[in-house]
Amino acid sequence: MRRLHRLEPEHRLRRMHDHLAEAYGPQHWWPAEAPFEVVLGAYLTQNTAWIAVERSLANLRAAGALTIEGIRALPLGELRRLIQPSGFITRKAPALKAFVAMLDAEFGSSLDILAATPTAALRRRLLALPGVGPETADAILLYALGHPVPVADEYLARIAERHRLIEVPNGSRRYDALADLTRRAFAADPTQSQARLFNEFHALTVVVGKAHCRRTALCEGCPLAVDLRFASSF
DNA sequence: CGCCAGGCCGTGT
DNA sequence: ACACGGCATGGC
Repeated sequence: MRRLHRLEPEHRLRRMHDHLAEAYGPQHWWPAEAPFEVVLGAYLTQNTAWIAVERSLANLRAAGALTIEGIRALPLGELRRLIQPSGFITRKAPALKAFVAMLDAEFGSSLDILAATPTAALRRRLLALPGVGPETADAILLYALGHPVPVADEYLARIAERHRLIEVPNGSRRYDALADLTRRAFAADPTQSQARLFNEFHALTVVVGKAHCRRTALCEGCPLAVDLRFASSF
């Protein structure tokens, strides 16, 4: 007879992804957006509701500033005014200027050239920018530049904690522990499809997190509350 | 009204 | 190394 064995955390997380993908369907985050618009969204959505980001992006669109040239040409004060709806303007406006300044100075003002940089070096360069932490760097890498990197967030942390996938550390190791877990969950897939899986998985964690894993509520009716702990084989 | 949002950074211990 | 508060605004 086959002995039941515990599923590794990464296998449980993969099952959660498959379960969520079937239940919620494709999220098509940033499906047909121009890559630079994705970059703008990645900055503007930091600790900010997406509806507010859409208002800022609409302002930028009306000002013809959804492009590298547009952001470069905007006076800082004007940029601050346009992105006001999504908040943190004293941080986000200079941060966007700094991103364009980096493109101009080091990458021929080209996102394609930026994207051609090897993933590890590119991630380090993004992290060195003001206003870019691990999640924004990885969101840009994955959603704007097409690199196969996982994007972690607090929703994934809550899922991992409440479903006891791993012991989630605090502090600086927190993000990397969740990203590593996600990497292991999709390690068996071919590289080019990993990008698609990371893309979809991050969007799904946000959706399920918003619906069921709020800070002040437990997982009532959580779609992840199925028995994922044991299996006869894997 | 209070809580939260697709985080990051400076400061204090 | 980690905890904590500020950053700005708007939706629900």
